[in-house]
Amino acid sequence: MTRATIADVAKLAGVSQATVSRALRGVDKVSPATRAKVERAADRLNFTLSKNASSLASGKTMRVILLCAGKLNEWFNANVLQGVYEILEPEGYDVSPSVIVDKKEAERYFAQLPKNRNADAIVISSFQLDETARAQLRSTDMPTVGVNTPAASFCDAAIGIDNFDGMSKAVRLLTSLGHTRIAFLGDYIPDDMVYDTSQRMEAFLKAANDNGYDTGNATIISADKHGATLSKDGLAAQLVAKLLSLPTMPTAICAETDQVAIAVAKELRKQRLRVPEDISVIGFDDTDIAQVADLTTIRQDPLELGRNAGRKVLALLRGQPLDPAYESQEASLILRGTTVRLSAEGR
Amino acid sequence: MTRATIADVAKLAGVSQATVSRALRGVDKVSPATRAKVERAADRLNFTLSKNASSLASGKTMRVILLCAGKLNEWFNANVLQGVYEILEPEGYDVSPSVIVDKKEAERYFAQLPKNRNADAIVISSFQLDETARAQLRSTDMPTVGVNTPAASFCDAAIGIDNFDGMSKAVRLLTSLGHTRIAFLGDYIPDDMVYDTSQRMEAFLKAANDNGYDTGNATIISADKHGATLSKDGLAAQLVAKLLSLPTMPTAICAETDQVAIAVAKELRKQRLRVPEDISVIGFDDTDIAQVADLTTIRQDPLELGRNAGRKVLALLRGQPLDPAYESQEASLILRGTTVRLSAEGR
DNA sequence: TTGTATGCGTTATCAA
DNA sequence: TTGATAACGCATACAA
Repeated sequence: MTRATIADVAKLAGVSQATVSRALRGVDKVSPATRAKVERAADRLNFTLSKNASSLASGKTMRVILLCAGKLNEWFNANVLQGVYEILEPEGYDVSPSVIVDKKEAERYFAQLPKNRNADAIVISSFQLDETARAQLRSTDMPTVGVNTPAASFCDAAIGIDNFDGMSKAVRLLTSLGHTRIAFLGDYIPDDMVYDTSQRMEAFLKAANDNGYDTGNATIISADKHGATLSKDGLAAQLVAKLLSLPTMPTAICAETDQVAIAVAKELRKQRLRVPEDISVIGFDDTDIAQVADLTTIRQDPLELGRNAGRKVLALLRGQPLDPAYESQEASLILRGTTVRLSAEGR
Repeated sequence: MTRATIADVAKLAGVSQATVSRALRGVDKVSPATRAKVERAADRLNFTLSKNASSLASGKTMRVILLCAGKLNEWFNANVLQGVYEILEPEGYDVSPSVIVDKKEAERYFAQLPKNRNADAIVISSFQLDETARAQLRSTDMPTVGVNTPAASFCDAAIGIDNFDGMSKAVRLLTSLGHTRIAFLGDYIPDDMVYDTSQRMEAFLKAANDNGYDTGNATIISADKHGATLSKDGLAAQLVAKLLSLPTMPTAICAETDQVAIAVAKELRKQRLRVPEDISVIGFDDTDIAQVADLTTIRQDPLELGRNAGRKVLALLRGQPLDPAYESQEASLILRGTTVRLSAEGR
């Protein structure tokens, strides 16, 4: 049984192909009677419009690309994907994920992007793009929306988490709890990754500065390059070593991610430091593991980020005004068991 | 600058469209010289073949659908997706995820599936399909591969985790550790979900039976229906209540998922039972949280499941023999801190 | 409101 | 090895 085409439906319904097309898409002026007739015919023939043929004829692909910096099984990406999907799927769009992990892949991808007109829009998640890539992206006529894309001015719209707000809340919490010596522990990201990795550190620095800390009592600790192949445990060991060899130990730390925070807390306890009595720890993200580890953390909501991106894509595609083209999601502090008021002895 | 078409390339290269098509796809007989010429022209015009037009003309969509029972941000689905993507993307296929959460959605989806010929193959993840859906699926000419699909005979190929093997290992571990009274704690899945939820329980029962347990010392505990709206914590409280009100308390439990295991362990500790000294706990899945919670668990590897599904799709699409059409992934036991040898006092 | 005719950018068949 | 040319299945001016 070969697939029915629009011509078969037209014949069966006794109308023209054009009318079938109009009726089935629910657009244009079609009388209710003929529409019903057409629908019945289509139903009997088990017919739906071919997306490919429609695309070719109309120029609309009904497909949007989600370009992720990193794999689809990572917490952030999976959530953004689900969010984008939730909004776009009901409107008839396919979302087609693409992953790019290192710079070579990115280069190849963007080099051939302008040629490809196989999607109506593209959302870019967590990418750091160089000038070349931006130009190539712009040379495409595709609407572009960025998710957690620093310096997102090359996008038609963008939405991200407010790292500055988040870090600011974390630092103020620690200050309120009486801490006066704090540190930031950075994650290790290999050089050829396409992530942007610097913003949370900068945000910490700014927040510390805004709250009266200086370089003497607000320290940045990051992993060495040769930590590249390290597991998170190895990374944590390295970070804790640096922490413990500081002239004066901080009484509280902010980690770049929950993963780092948890690994560090584990290592600290291994070194017989009590968390949070001896040292408070704050994570970032609020992934599943943060709850299990009872980790105080800063929440970002990538699912909602994705939904918002989806809405912006839709608005762009329809020429509707986008409320704000650029917006950032407020971070919220989730208080759990790894932070505590500085005890008298700790000062 | 409007997009270049194959005709432009042909003109620039001084050959026919047909030759351009052949040259660019790397098929058929094309002399190296003309191929080079064509490629240069395509490059200069920034041209790539339109996927849509190719699809329409060739009948191949170069697209495969991944149908998930549940959202894309769930651990299992996100990993399967990544796995499928890893295999299919390098071969030029798009993978287009679809999520179906409840039975109504499933019904709608499968009802219109036969009409749609918008993908070359479909992989079905964690679905339980009724006869109608199976028939509709079969009436499509699309190759179908199942992932964790019980009774997968309606698929052309299938790959899943071996729940029986996993539960068997768990039960034997507990037996080796001296436990003689064990229980299985079921997760709560609403009725209208499309998951299959019974297999792990059955697997536990069979494993218990195989190892000499009977209904007196191997107990099944599952949540009541009105637990539907419960959080995992609420579910755990309910399960633990049932556990503690048993005539004789088991000294070890297997949970259907890590999530349940962790919530239950937490509730048990809240009730001042020591885990594992008073009661051993084993999870299932080995997700991130299992490691953080130091949970002994049975690992399944959905990423590898996805890759394998991708390979089977490829084989099916190419008419190659599939090693085994149906296979199941061995489960492995991950020993962590929630299981321990039964102490003398515990017996 | 409906029908006719043309084009969308390829692939594939058949000749040359 | 290459070139005409007819599909592929639909959308959309334009006409009726």
